[in-house]
Amino acid sequence: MVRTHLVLDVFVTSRLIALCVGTPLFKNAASSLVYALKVFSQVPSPNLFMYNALIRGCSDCENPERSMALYIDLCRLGLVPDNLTFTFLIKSCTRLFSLVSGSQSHCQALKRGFDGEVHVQNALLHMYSSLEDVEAAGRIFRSIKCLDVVSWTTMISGFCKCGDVGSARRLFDRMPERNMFTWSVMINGYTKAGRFEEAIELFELLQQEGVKASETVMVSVVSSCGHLGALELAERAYNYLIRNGLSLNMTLGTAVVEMYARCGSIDEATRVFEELRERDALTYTALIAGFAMHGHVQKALHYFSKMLDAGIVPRDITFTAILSACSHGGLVGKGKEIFDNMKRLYGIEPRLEHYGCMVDLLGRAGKLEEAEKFVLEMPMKPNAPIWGALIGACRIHRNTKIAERVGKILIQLLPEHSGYYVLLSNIYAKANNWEGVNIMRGMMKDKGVKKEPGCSAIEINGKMHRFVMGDKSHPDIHKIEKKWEEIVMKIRLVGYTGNTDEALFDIDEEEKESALHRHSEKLAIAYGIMKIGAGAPIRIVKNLRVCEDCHRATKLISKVFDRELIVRDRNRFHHFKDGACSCLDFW
DNA sequence: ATAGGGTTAG
Repeated sequence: MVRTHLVLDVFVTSRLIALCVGTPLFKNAASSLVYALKVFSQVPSPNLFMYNALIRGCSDCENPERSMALYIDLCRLGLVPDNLTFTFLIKSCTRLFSLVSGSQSHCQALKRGFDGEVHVQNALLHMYSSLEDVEAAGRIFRSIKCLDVVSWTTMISGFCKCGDVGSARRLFDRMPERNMFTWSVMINGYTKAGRFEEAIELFELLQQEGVKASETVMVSVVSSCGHLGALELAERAYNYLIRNGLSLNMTLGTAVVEMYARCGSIDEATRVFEELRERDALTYTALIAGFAMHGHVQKALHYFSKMLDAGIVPRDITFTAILSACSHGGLVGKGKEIFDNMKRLYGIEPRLEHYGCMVDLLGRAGKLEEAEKFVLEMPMKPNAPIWGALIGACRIHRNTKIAERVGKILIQLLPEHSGYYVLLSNIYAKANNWEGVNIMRGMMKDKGVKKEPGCSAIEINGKMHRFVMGDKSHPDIHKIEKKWEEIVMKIRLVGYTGNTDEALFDIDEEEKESALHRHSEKLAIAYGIMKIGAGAPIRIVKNLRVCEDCHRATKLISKVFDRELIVRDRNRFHHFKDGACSCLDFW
Protein backbone atom coordinates (compact mmCIF):
# COMPACT_ATOMS: atom_id res chain seq x y z
CA MET A 1 0.00 0.00 0.00
CA VAL A 2 2.87 2.35 0.76
CA ARG A 3 4.54 1.59 -2.56
CA THR A 4 1.35 2.09 -4.55
CA HIS A 5 0.31 5.15 -2.50
CA LEU A 6 -2.87 3.37 -1.57
CA VAL A 7 -2.16 4.40 2.03
CA LEU A 8 -3.33 7.85 1.06
CA ASP A 9 -6.79 6.47 0.34
CA VAL A 10 -8.66 7.07 3.58
CA PHE A 11 -11.18 4.33 2.83
CA VAL A 12 -8.57 1.66 2.18
CA THR A 13 -6.47 2.64 5.19
CA SER A 14 -9.62 2.52 7.31
CA ARG A 15 -10.14 -1.08 6.26
CA LEU A 16 -6.55 -1.90 7.07
CA ILE A 17 -6.90 -0.46 10.57
CA ALA A 18 -10.20 -2.26 11.16
CA LEU A 19 -8.63 -5.49 9.96
CA CYS A 20 -5.67 -5.13 12.32
CA VAL A 21 -7.94 -4.39 15.24
CA GLY A 22 -10.37 -7.19 14.51
CA THR A 23 -8.04 -10.08 13.81
CA PRO A 24 -4.84 -11.21 15.43
CA LEU A 25 -2.66 -10.75 12.36
CA PHE A 26 0.38 -11.10 14.56
CA LYS A 27 1.09 -13.50 17.39
CA ASN A 28 -1.41 -11.82 19.63
CA ALA A 29 -4.21 -9.33 19.33
CA ALA A 30 -2.26 -6.72 21.29
CA SER A 31 0.53 -6.46 18.74
CA SER A 32 -2.08 -6.17 15.99
CA LEU A 33 -3.55 -3.22 17.85
CA VAL A 34 -0.12 -1.66 18.21
CA TYR A 35 0.36 -1.99 14.46
CA ALA A 36 -3.05 -0.45 13.82
CA LEU A 37 -2.13 2.50 16.03
CA LYS A 38 1.13 2.90 14.11
CA VAL A 39 -0.66 3.01 10.76
CA PHE A 40 -3.18 5.41 12.27
CA SER A 41 -0.42 7.76 13.46
CA GLN A 42 0.65 8.23 9.83
CA VAL A 43 -2.79 9.22 8.58
CA PRO A 44 -2.96 12.98 8.02
CA SER A 45 -6.71 13.38 8.49
CA PRO A 46 -8.29 10.35 10.17
CA ASN A 47 -12.06 9.75 9.94
CA LEU A 48 -14.62 8.56 12.47
CA PHE A 49 -14.52 5.01 11.19
CA MET A 50 -10.85 4.72 12.15
CA TYR A 51 -11.51 6.16 15.58
CA ASN A 52 -14.37 3.77 16.16
CA ALA A 53 -12.26 0.79 15.12
CA LEU A 54 -9.43 1.83 17.43
CA ILE A 55 -11.70 2.60 20.39
CA ARG A 56 -13.21 -0.83 19.95
CA GLY A 57 -9.75 -2.38 19.75
CA CYS A 58 -8.67 -0.63 22.94
CA SER A 59 -11.82 -1.73 24.75
CA ASP A 60 -10.62 -5.32 24.31
CA CYS A 61 -6.98 -4.74 25.23
CA GLU A 62 -5.12 -4.43 28.52
CA ASN A 63 -5.14 -0.62 28.47
CA PRO A 64 -8.72 0.39 27.84
CA GLU A 65 -7.96 3.91 29.10
CA ARG A 66 -6.50 4.56 25.64
CA SER A 67 -10.09 4.66 24.38
CA MET A 68 -10.69 7.81 26.43
CA ALA A 69 -7.72 9.58 24.89
CA LEU A 70 -8.91 8.60 21.41
CA TYR A 71 -12.39 9.90 22.14
CA ILE A 72 -11.07 13.28 23.33
CA ASP A 73 -8.82 13.38 20.30
CA LEU A 74 -11.64 12.82 17.83
CA CYS A 75 -13.78 15.53 19.43
CA ARG A 76 -10.87 17.98 19.25
CA LEU A 77 -10.53 17.28 15.55
CA GLY A 78 -14.13 18.35 15.15
CA LEU A 79 -15.39 14.88 14.26
CA VAL A 80 -18.84 13.97 15.54
CA PRO A 81 -19.08 10.65 17.43
CA ASP A 82 -21.94 8.31 16.59
CA ASN A 83 -23.84 5.60 18.47
CA LEU A 84 -21.12 3.03 17.76
CA THR A 85 -18.46 5.25 19.29
CA PHE A 86 -20.40 5.17 22.55
CA THR A 87 -20.92 1.45 22.68
CA PHE A 88 -17.15 0.97 22.39
CA LEU A 89 -16.29 3.80 24.74
CA ILE A 90 -18.69 2.58 27.42
CA LYS A 91 -17.31 -0.93 27.15
CA SER A 92 -13.85 0.49 27.84
CA CYS A 93 -15.16 2.13 31.01
CA THR A 94 -16.60 -1.21 32.09
CA ARG A 95 -13.25 -2.88 31.54
CA LEU A 96 -11.54 -0.03 33.42
CA PHE A 97 -13.87 -0.47 36.40
CA SER A 98 -14.22 3.28 36.32
CA LEU A 99 -17.54 4.70 37.34
CA VAL A 100 -16.18 8.23 36.83
CA SER A 101 -15.24 7.67 33.18
CA GLY A 102 -18.43 5.68 32.80
CA SER A 103 -20.70 8.49 33.99
CA GLN A 104 -18.78 10.96 31.86
CA SER A 105 -19.29 8.78 28.80
CA HIS A 106 -22.93 8.42 29.76
CA CYS A 107 -23.24 12.25 29.86
CA GLN A 108 -21.58 12.57 26.49
CA ALA A 109 -23.98 10.04 24.98
CA LEU A 110 -26.86 11.94 26.56
CA LYS A 111 -25.71 15.34 25.27
CA ARG A 112 -25.26 14.01 21.81
CA GLY A 113 -28.62 12.32 21.82
CA PHE A 114 -27.63 8.67 21.71
CA ASP A 115 -29.08 7.65 25.07
CA GLY A 116 -32.18 6.25 23.39
CA GLU A 117 -30.23 3.80 21.22
CA VAL A 118 -30.70 0.25 22.43
CA HIS A 119 -27.06 -0.74 21.86
CA VAL A 120 -25.87 2.26 23.85
CA GLN A 121 -28.41 1.57 26.58
CA ASN A 122 -27.37 -2.05 26.79
CA ALA A 123 -23.73 -1.03 27.03
CA LEU A 124 -24.64 1.35 29.87
CA LEU A 125 -26.69 -1.33 31.54
CA HIS A 126 -23.73 -3.66 31.40
CA MET A 127 -21.41 -0.97 32.70
CA TYR A 128 -23.50 -0.05 35.74
CA SER A 129 -24.21 -3.65 36.63
CA SER A 130 -20.53 -4.59 36.29
CA LEU A 131 -19.52 -1.68 38.47
CA GLU A 132 -21.91 -2.90 41.15
CA ASP A 133 -24.43 -0.13 40.80
CA VAL A 134 -27.42 -2.39 40.33
CA GLU A 135 -29.74 0.53 41.16
CA ALA A 136 -28.46 2.59 38.25
CA ALA A 137 -28.60 -0.50 36.05
CA GLY A 138 -32.25 -0.98 37.04
CA ARG A 139 -33.03 2.64 36.12
CA ILE A 140 -31.49 2.16 32.69
CA PHE A 141 -33.34 -1.12 32.24
CA ARG A 142 -36.70 0.48 33.06
CA SER A 143 -35.99 3.37 30.71
CA ILE A 144 -35.37 1.18 27.68
CA LYS A 145 -38.33 1.47 25.32
CA CYS A 146 -37.72 -1.63 23.25
CA LEU A 147 -36.05 -4.18 25.48
CA ASP A 148 -34.37 -6.94 23.51
CA VAL A 149 -32.79 -10.25 24.52
CA VAL A 150 -29.50 -8.55 25.27
CA SER A 151 -31.16 -6.05 27.62
CA TRP A 152 -32.90 -8.79 29.57
CA THR A 153 -29.80 -10.96 29.67
CA THR A 154 -27.60 -8.09 30.80
CA MET A 155 -29.99 -7.18 33.60
CA ILE A 156 -30.20 -10.80 34.71
CA SER A 157 -26.42 -10.94 34.69
CA GLY A 158 -26.34 -7.76 36.79
CA PHE A 159 -28.60 -9.28 39.45
CA CYS A 160 -26.47 -12.41 39.48
CA LYS A 161 -23.29 -10.38 39.93
CA CYS A 162 -24.63 -8.73 43.07
CA GLY A 163 -25.82 -12.07 44.41
CA ASP A 164 -29.55 -11.46 43.92
CA VAL A 165 -30.28 -14.64 41.96
CA GLY A 166 -33.91 -14.50 43.05
CA SER A 167 -34.54 -11.26 41.16
CA ALA A 168 -32.51 -12.64 38.26
CA ARG A 169 -34.73 -15.70 38.09
CA ARG A 170 -37.93 -13.63 38.18
CA LEU A 171 -36.74 -11.68 35.13
CA PHE A 172 -35.66 -14.91 33.46
CA ASP A 173 -39.16 -16.34 33.86
CA ARG A 174 -40.82 -13.14 32.66
CA MET A 175 -38.79 -12.43 29.54
CA PRO A 176 -40.39 -13.10 26.15
CA GLU A 177 -37.57 -14.99 24.43
CA ARG A 178 -34.31 -16.47 25.61
CA ASN A 179 -31.21 -17.53 23.78
CA MET A 180 -28.15 -19.51 24.80
CA PHE A 181 -26.52 -16.50 26.46
CA THR A 182 -29.53 -16.09 28.68
CA TRP A 183 -29.54 -19.71 29.79
CA SER A 184 -25.83 -19.51 30.35
CA VAL A 185 -26.02 -16.38 32.50
CA MET A 186 -28.81 -17.76 34.66
CA ILE A 187 -27.34 -21.23 35.14
CA ASN A 188 -23.93 -19.78 35.85
CA GLY A 189 -25.53 -17.34 38.29
CA TYR A 190 -26.87 -20.26 40.33
CA THR A 191 -23.51 -22.00 40.25
CA LYS A 192 -21.64 -18.89 41.37
CA ALA A 193 -24.13 -18.39 44.19
CA GLY A 194 -23.51 -21.94 45.39
CA ARG A 195 -27.06 -22.97 44.42
CA PHE A 196 -25.94 -26.04 42.55
CA GLU A 197 -29.17 -27.99 42.56
CA GLU A 198 -31.06 -25.06 41.07
CA ALA A 199 -28.40 -24.82 38.35
CA ILE A 200 -29.00 -28.45 37.49
CA GLU A 201 -32.79 -28.09 37.62
CA LEU A 202 -32.58 -25.24 35.14
CA PHE A 203 -30.39 -27.39 32.90
CA GLU A 204 -33.17 -29.97 32.97
CA LEU A 205 -35.70 -27.30 32.02
CA LEU A 206 -33.46 -26.28 29.12
CA GLN A 207 -33.53 -29.86 27.87
CA GLN A 208 -37.30 -30.04 28.24
CA GLU A 209 -37.62 -26.97 26.07
CA GLY A 210 -35.67 -28.74 23.37
CA VAL A 211 -32.72 -26.35 23.48
CA LYS A 212 -29.24 -27.73 22.95
CA ALA A 213 -26.83 -26.55 25.64
CA SER A 214 -23.59 -24.83 24.68
CA GLU A 215 -20.17 -25.72 26.04
CA THR A 216 -20.35 -22.67 28.29
CA VAL A 217 -23.60 -23.76 29.91
CA MET A 218 -22.11 -27.17 30.47
CA VAL A 219 -19.12 -25.71 32.31
CA SER A 220 -21.53 -24.45 34.97
CA VAL A 221 -23.59 -27.64 35.01
CA VAL A 222 -20.55 -29.86 35.27
CA SER A 223 -19.02 -27.69 37.97
CA SER A 224 -22.30 -27.82 39.95
CA CYS A 225 -22.32 -31.63 39.84
CA GLY A 226 -18.77 -31.60 41.16
CA HIS A 227 -19.57 -29.28 44.04
CA LEU A 228 -22.53 -31.43 45.02
CA GLY A 229 -20.47 -34.59 44.74
CA ALA A 230 -23.40 -36.18 42.93
CA LEU A 231 -21.95 -38.96 40.80
CA GLU A 232 -25.19 -39.95 39.05
CA LEU A 233 -25.87 -36.38 37.99
CA ALA A 234 -22.23 -36.13 36.95
CA GLU A 235 -22.57 -39.16 34.73
CA ARG A 236 -25.77 -37.81 33.22
CA ALA A 237 -24.06 -34.51 32.44
CA TYR A 238 -21.09 -36.32 30.90
CA ASN A 239 -23.36 -38.51 28.78
CA TYR A 240 -25.14 -35.38 27.62
CA LEU A 241 -21.82 -33.98 26.42
CA ILE A 242 -20.99 -37.13 24.51
CA ARG A 243 -24.50 -37.60 23.10
CA ASN A 244 -24.63 -34.05 21.82
CA GLY A 245 -21.14 -34.07 20.41
CA LEU A 246 -19.99 -31.17 22.59
CA SER A 247 -16.23 -30.93 22.40
CA LEU A 248 -14.18 -31.02 25.54
CA ASN A 249 -12.24 -27.81 25.04
CA MET A 250 -9.75 -26.84 27.71
CA THR A 251 -12.20 -25.10 29.98
CA LEU A 252 -14.90 -27.74 29.77
CA GLY A 253 -12.34 -30.56 29.91
CA THR A 254 -10.87 -29.10 33.07
CA ALA A 255 -14.30 -28.75 34.58
CA VAL A 256 -15.09 -32.41 33.81
CA VAL A 257 -11.80 -33.64 35.32
CA GLU A 258 -12.57 -31.65 38.42
CA MET A 259 -16.16 -32.89 38.52
CA TYR A 260 -15.18 -36.54 38.51
CA ALA A 261 -12.46 -35.96 41.09
CA ARG A 262 -14.93 -34.21 43.38
CA CYS A 263 -17.48 -36.98 42.90
CA GLY A 264 -14.97 -39.54 44.12
CA SER A 265 -14.21 -41.07 40.72
CA ILE A 266 -10.55 -40.23 40.45
CA ASP A 267 -10.03 -43.01 37.88
CA GLU A 268 -12.67 -41.51 35.62
CA ALA A 269 -11.10 -38.08 36.11
CA THR A 270 -7.76 -39.53 35.01
CA ARG A 271 -9.30 -41.23 31.98
CA VAL A 272 -10.97 -38.02 30.80
CA PHE A 273 -7.75 -36.11 31.41
CA GLU A 274 -5.78 -38.56 29.28
CA GLU A 275 -8.27 -38.29 26.44
CA LEU A 276 -8.24 -34.49 26.27
CA ARG A 277 -6.70 -33.04 23.16
CA GLU A 278 -5.23 -30.02 24.90
CA ARG A 279 -4.37 -29.28 28.51
CA ASP A 280 -3.14 -26.20 30.29
CA ALA A 281 -1.90 -25.47 33.79
CA LEU A 282 -5.43 -25.47 35.19
CA THR A 283 -6.22 -28.83 33.62
CA TYR A 284 -3.19 -30.37 35.28
CA THR A 285 -3.97 -28.58 38.52
CA ALA A 286 -7.50 -29.99 38.57
CA LEU A 287 -6.14 -33.53 38.31
CA ILE A 288 -3.32 -32.95 40.81
CA ALA A 289 -5.76 -31.43 43.29
CA GLY A 290 -7.96 -34.48 42.72
CA PHE A 291 -5.12 -36.83 43.58
CA ALA A 292 -4.36 -34.73 46.65
CA MET A 293 -7.98 -35.04 47.81
CA HIS A 294 -7.82 -38.79 47.38
CA GLY A 295 -4.47 -39.09 49.10
CA HIS A 296 -2.58 -40.30 46.02
CA VAL A 297 0.68 -38.43 46.49
CA GLN A 298 2.79 -40.38 44.06
CA LYS A 299 0.33 -39.85 41.24
CA ALA A 300 0.11 -36.16 42.06
CA LEU A 301 3.90 -35.91 41.85
CA HIS A 302 3.93 -37.98 38.66
CA TYR A 303 1.49 -35.68 36.88
CA PHE A 304 3.28 -32.63 38.24
CA SER A 305 6.51 -33.72 36.54
CA LYS A 306 4.58 -34.74 33.41
CA MET A 307 3.24 -31.20 33.33
CA LEU A 308 6.74 -29.74 33.61
CA ASP A 309 8.00 -32.11 30.92
CA ALA A 310 5.21 -30.93 28.64
CA GLY A 311 6.59 -27.42 29.04
CA ILE A 312 3.52 -26.12 30.86
CA VAL A 313 4.32 -23.42 33.37
CA PRO A 314 2.73 -24.11 36.76
CA ARG A 315 0.56 -21.45 38.34
CA ASP A 316 0.23 -20.44 41.96
CA ILE A 317 -2.74 -22.75 42.51
CA THR A 318 -0.78 -25.65 41.06
CA PHE A 319 1.46 -25.32 44.08
CA THR A 320 -1.40 -25.33 46.58
CA ALA A 321 -2.54 -28.58 44.98
CA ILE A 322 0.84 -30.27 44.94
CA LEU A 323 1.77 -29.08 48.43
CA SER A 324 -1.49 -30.35 49.84
CA ALA A 325 -0.79 -33.70 48.18
CA CYS A 326 2.61 -33.82 49.90
CA SER A 327 0.97 -32.88 53.16
CA HIS A 328 -1.65 -35.65 53.01
CA GLY A 329 1.03 -38.10 52.00
CA GLY A 330 3.44 -37.04 54.74
CA LEU A 331 6.22 -36.17 52.28
CA VAL A 332 7.84 -33.36 54.25
CA GLY A 333 11.15 -33.23 52.40
CA LYS A 334 9.52 -33.25 48.98
CA GLY A 335 7.08 -30.55 50.02
CA LYS A 336 9.87 -28.32 51.32
CA GLU A 337 11.80 -28.83 48.10
CA ILE A 338 8.81 -27.83 45.98
CA PHE A 339 8.07 -24.83 48.17
CA ASP A 340 11.67 -23.62 47.80
CA ASN A 341 11.56 -24.16 44.04
CA MET A 342 8.40 -22.14 43.66
CA LYS A 343 10.22 -18.85 43.67
CA ARG A 344 13.66 -20.00 42.62
CA LEU A 345 12.68 -21.99 39.53
CA TYR A 346 9.24 -20.72 38.60
CA GLY A 347 9.37 -17.14 39.84
CA ILE A 348 6.13 -17.49 41.80
CA GLU A 349 6.09 -15.61 45.08
CA PRO A 350 4.49 -17.86 47.73
CA ARG A 351 1.23 -16.43 48.99
CA LEU A 352 -0.55 -16.92 52.31
CA GLU A 353 -2.17 -20.11 51.01
CA HIS A 354 1.20 -21.62 50.26
CA TYR A 355 2.49 -20.77 53.70
CA GLY A 356 -0.67 -22.42 55.00
CA CYS A 357 0.16 -25.57 53.07
CA MET A 358 3.63 -25.61 54.61
CA VAL A 359 2.25 -25.22 58.13
CA ASP A 360 -0.10 -28.10 57.41
CA LEU A 361 2.73 -30.17 55.94
CA LEU A 362 5.03 -29.70 58.92
CA GLY A 363 2.26 -29.92 61.48
CA ARG A 364 0.65 -33.07 60.14
CA ALA A 365 4.04 -34.75 60.13
CA GLY A 366 4.33 -33.99 63.84
CA LYS A 367 6.93 -31.25 63.51
CA LEU A 368 4.88 -28.87 65.63
CA GLU A 369 7.69 -26.71 66.97
CA GLU A 370 9.07 -26.26 63.49
CA ALA A 371 5.59 -25.40 62.21
CA GLU A 372 5.08 -22.80 64.95
CA LYS A 373 8.50 -21.31 64.26
CA PHE A 374 7.62 -21.21 60.56
CA VAL A 375 4.45 -19.25 61.31
CA LEU A 376 6.23 -16.79 63.56
CA GLU A 377 8.99 -16.19 61.02
CA MET A 378 6.95 -15.98 57.82
CA PRO A 379 7.31 -12.67 55.97
CA MET A 380 3.63 -11.71 56.13
CA LYS A 381 1.12 -11.51 58.93
CA PRO A 382 -0.39 -14.95 59.51
CA ASN A 383 -4.17 -15.01 59.10
CA ALA A 384 -6.78 -17.27 60.66
CA PRO A 385 -6.39 -20.19 58.20
CA ILE A 386 -2.64 -20.29 58.97
CA TRP A 387 -3.23 -20.52 62.71
CA GLY A 388 -6.06 -22.92 61.94
CA ALA A 389 -3.66 -25.24 60.13
CA LEU A 390 -1.35 -25.15 63.16
CA ILE A 391 -4.09 -25.88 65.66
CA GLY A 392 -5.35 -28.66 63.40
CA ALA A 393 -1.93 -30.22 63.67
CA CYS A 394 -2.03 -29.86 67.46
CA ARG A 395 -5.31 -31.73 67.31
CA ILE A 396 -3.83 -34.63 65.34
CA HIS A 397 -0.84 -34.90 67.64
CA ARG A 398 -2.63 -34.01 70.89
CA ASN A 399 -0.34 -31.12 71.70
CA THR A 400 -2.22 -29.05 74.26
CA LYS A 401 0.63 -26.65 74.99
CA ILE A 402 0.88 -25.13 71.53
CA ALA A 403 -2.89 -25.47 71.05
CA GLU A 404 -3.51 -23.21 74.04
CA ARG A 405 -1.25 -20.48 72.64
CA VAL A 406 -2.75 -20.74 69.17
CA GLY A 407 -6.33 -21.04 70.45
CA LYS A 408 -6.05 -17.66 72.19
CA ILE A 409 -4.90 -16.03 68.96
CA LEU A 410 -7.71 -17.67 66.99
CA ILE A 411 -10.38 -16.52 69.44
CA GLN A 412 -9.23 -12.96 68.87
CA LEU A 413 -9.22 -13.40 65.11
CA LEU A 414 -12.48 -15.34 64.86
CA PRO A 415 -14.59 -14.52 67.92
CA GLU A 416 -17.69 -15.96 66.30
CA HIS A 417 -16.20 -19.45 65.82
CA SER A 418 -17.21 -21.54 68.80
CA GLY A 419 -14.78 -24.39 68.19
CA TYR A 420 -11.83 -22.60 69.72
CA TYR A 421 -13.64 -21.68 72.94
CA VAL A 422 -14.66 -25.30 73.31
CA LEU A 423 -11.12 -26.42 72.61
CA LEU A 424 -9.54 -24.13 75.20
CA SER A 425 -12.24 -24.93 77.69
CA ASN A 426 -11.53 -28.64 77.19
CA ILE A 427 -7.81 -28.11 77.63
CA TYR A 428 -8.36 -26.13 80.84
CA ALA A 429 -10.74 -28.76 82.18
CA LYS A 430 -8.17 -31.45 81.62
CA ALA A 431 -5.60 -29.36 83.51
CA ASN A 432 -8.10 -28.73 86.34
CA ASN A 433 -8.02 -25.04 85.51
CA TRP A 434 -11.68 -24.35 86.31
CA GLU A 435 -11.28 -20.61 86.20
CA GLY A 436 -10.14 -20.95 82.59
CA VAL A 437 -13.13 -23.15 81.85
CA ASN A 438 -15.51 -20.57 83.28
CA ILE A 439 -13.93 -17.73 81.34
CA MET A 440 -14.32 -19.64 78.10
CA ARG A 441 -17.92 -20.62 78.86
CA GLY A 442 -18.70 -17.01 79.74
CA MET A 443 -17.17 -15.69 76.54
CA MET A 444 -19.15 -18.19 74.53
CA LYS A 445 -22.45 -17.24 76.15
CA ASP A 446 -21.79 -13.51 75.76
CA LYS A 447 -21.26 -13.80 72.07
CA GLY A 448 -23.91 -16.47 71.61
CA VAL A 449 -21.55 -18.34 69.31
CA LYS A 450 -22.73 -21.33 67.38
CA LYS A 451 -21.03 -23.90 65.27
CA GLU A 452 -21.77 -24.44 61.62
CA PRO A 453 -24.23 -27.34 61.69
CA GLY A 454 -22.95 -30.64 60.37
CA CYS A 455 -24.64 -31.75 57.19
CA SER A 456 -24.22 -34.93 55.17
CA ALA A 457 -25.74 -35.64 51.81
CA ILE A 458 -26.30 -38.79 49.82
CA GLU A 459 -27.50 -39.03 46.24
CA ILE A 460 -30.31 -41.47 45.44
CA ASN A 461 -31.43 -41.58 41.80
CA GLY A 462 -30.01 -38.16 41.05
CA LYS A 463 -31.59 -36.50 44.06
CA MET A 464 -29.61 -35.27 47.04
CA HIS A 465 -30.94 -36.28 50.46
CA ARG A 466 -29.58 -34.11 53.25
CA PHE A 467 -29.21 -34.94 56.90
CA VAL A 468 -28.47 -32.19 59.38
CA MET A 469 -27.62 -33.10 62.94
CA GLY A 470 -30.71 -32.76 65.09
CA ASP A 471 -33.03 -32.30 62.12
CA LYS A 472 -35.74 -34.95 62.03
CA SER A 473 -37.56 -33.66 59.00
CA HIS A 474 -36.70 -36.50 56.64
CA PRO A 475 -39.94 -38.43 55.96
CA ASP A 476 -38.24 -41.76 56.71
CA ILE A 477 -36.39 -40.56 59.78
CA HIS A 478 -37.81 -43.25 62.11
CA LYS A 479 -36.87 -46.07 59.79
CA ILE A 480 -33.44 -44.54 59.32
CA GLU A 481 -32.81 -44.27 63.04
CA LYS A 482 -33.97 -47.86 63.54
CA LYS A 483 -31.59 -48.91 60.78
CA TRP A 484 -28.71 -47.14 62.47
CA GLU A 485 -29.44 -48.91 65.74
CA GLU A 486 -29.36 -52.21 63.88
CA ILE A 487 -26.03 -51.26 62.31
CA VAL A 488 -24.59 -50.40 65.73
CA MET A 489 -25.65 -53.77 67.12
CA LYS A 490 -23.80 -55.50 64.31
CA ILE A 491 -20.60 -53.51 64.57
CA ARG A 492 -20.57 -53.85 68.36
CA LEU A 493 -20.04 -57.55 67.80
CA VAL A 494 -16.72 -56.76 66.13
CA GLY A 495 -15.54 -54.34 68.79
CA TYR A 496 -17.28 -51.00 68.32
CA THR A 497 -17.70 -49.37 71.69
CA GLY A 498 -19.56 -46.20 70.77
CA ASN A 499 -18.44 -42.69 71.26
CA THR A 500 -16.24 -42.79 74.35
CA ASP A 501 -13.86 -40.12 73.17
CA GLU A 502 -13.35 -37.16 75.45
CA ALA A 503 -13.49 -34.97 72.35
CA LEU A 504 -10.78 -32.77 73.80
CA PHE A 505 -9.83 -31.44 70.39
CA ASP A 506 -13.23 -30.68 69.04
CA ILE A 507 -12.61 -28.14 66.29
CA ASP A 508 -13.91 -28.69 62.80
CA GLU A 509 -16.14 -31.66 63.45
CA GLU A 510 -19.80 -31.60 64.29
CA GLU A 511 -20.98 -30.79 67.78
CA LYS A 512 -20.73 -33.53 70.33
CA GLU A 513 -23.22 -36.32 69.84
CA SER A 514 -25.94 -36.69 72.40
CA ALA A 515 -28.54 -39.30 73.24
CA LEU A 516 -30.96 -37.42 71.00
CA HIS A 517 -28.73 -36.29 68.18
CA ARG A 518 -26.19 -38.22 66.25
CA HIS A 519 -23.72 -37.09 63.64
CA SER A 520 -25.25 -36.48 60.26
CA GLU A 521 -23.17 -38.96 58.29
CA LYS A 522 -24.37 -41.85 60.44
CA LEU A 523 -27.91 -41.13 59.29
CA ALA A 524 -26.74 -40.73 55.72
CA ILE A 525 -24.91 -44.06 55.87
CA ALA A 526 -27.94 -45.82 57.36
CA TYR A 527 -30.08 -44.37 54.59
CA GLY A 528 -27.55 -45.50 52.01
CA ILE A 529 -27.60 -49.07 53.31
CA MET A 530 -31.41 -48.99 53.12
CA LYS A 531 -31.60 -47.56 49.62
CA ILE A 532 -28.52 -48.61 47.72
CA GLY A 533 -28.26 -52.16 46.47
CA ALA A 534 -25.55 -54.44 47.83
CA GLY A 535 -22.36 -54.30 45.81
CA ALA A 536 -22.69 -50.64 44.91
CA PRO A 537 -20.59 -48.21 46.92
CA ILE A 538 -22.25 -45.75 49.27
CA ARG A 539 -21.13 -42.20 48.65
CA ILE A 540 -21.51 -39.47 51.23
CA VAL A 541 -20.58 -35.80 51.04
CA LYS A 542 -20.29 -33.82 54.25
CA ASN A 543 -19.48 -30.20 54.98
CA LEU A 544 -17.28 -30.69 58.05
CA ARG A 545 -14.50 -33.07 58.98
CA VAL A 546 -15.19 -36.68 59.83
CA CYS A 547 -14.86 -37.20 63.59
CA GLU A 548 -12.90 -40.09 65.02
CA ASP A 549 -15.92 -42.00 66.21
CA CYS A 550 -17.67 -41.83 62.85
CA HIS A 551 -14.44 -42.85 61.17
CA ARG A 552 -14.07 -45.92 63.41
CA ALA A 553 -17.72 -46.86 62.90
CA THR A 554 -17.53 -46.49 59.12
CA LYS A 555 -14.47 -48.70 58.90
CA LEU A 556 -16.31 -51.45 60.76
CA ILE A 557 -19.43 -51.02 58.62
CA SER A 558 -17.37 -51.51 55.47
CA LYS A 559 -16.22 -54.84 56.88
CA VAL A 560 -19.37 -56.19 58.49
CA PHE A 561 -21.67 -55.19 55.62
CA ASP A 562 -19.03 -55.90 52.99
CA ARG A 563 -19.61 -52.52 51.34
CA GLU A 564 -17.45 -49.81 49.99
CA LEU A 565 -18.14 -46.40 51.51
CA ILE A 566 -16.73 -43.26 49.95
CA VAL A 567 -16.94 -40.18 52.13
CA ARG A 568 -15.92 -36.72 51.02
CA ASP A 569 -15.35 -34.44 53.97
CA ARG A 570 -14.23 -30.82 54.15
CA ASN A 571 -10.65 -31.70 53.28
CA ARG A 572 -10.43 -34.98 51.45
CA PHE A 573 -11.90 -38.32 50.47
CA HIS A 574 -12.04 -41.40 52.66
CA HIS A 575 -12.47 -44.71 50.81
CA PHE A 576 -13.59 -47.30 53.33
CA LYS A 577 -13.19 -50.94 52.35
CA ASP A 578 -12.65 -54.22 54.23
CA GLY A 579 -12.41 -52.43 57.56
CA ALA A 580 -9.72 -49.96 56.49
CA CYS A 581 -9.68 -46.39 55.18
CA SER A 582 -7.60 -44.97 52.37
CA CYS A 583 -6.48 -42.12 54.62
CA LEU A 584 -4.68 -44.69 56.79
CA ASP A 585 -6.27 -42.96 59.80
CA PHE A 586 -4.28 -39.83 59.12
CA TRP A 587 -6.53 -36.89 58.14
C1' DA B 1 -17.46 -0.56 6.08
C1' DT B 2 -17.94 -1.03 12.55
C1' DA B 3 -22.36 -2.87 17.77
C1' DG B 4 -24.28 -4.58 23.03
C1' DG B 5 -24.76 -9.90 26.96
C1' DG B 6 -21.73 -15.84 29.00
C1' DT B 7 -16.94 -19.98 30.86
C1' DT B 8 -12.61 -23.55 34.68
C1' DA B 9 -8.94 -23.12 40.83
C1' DG B 10 -8.64 -21.93 46.15
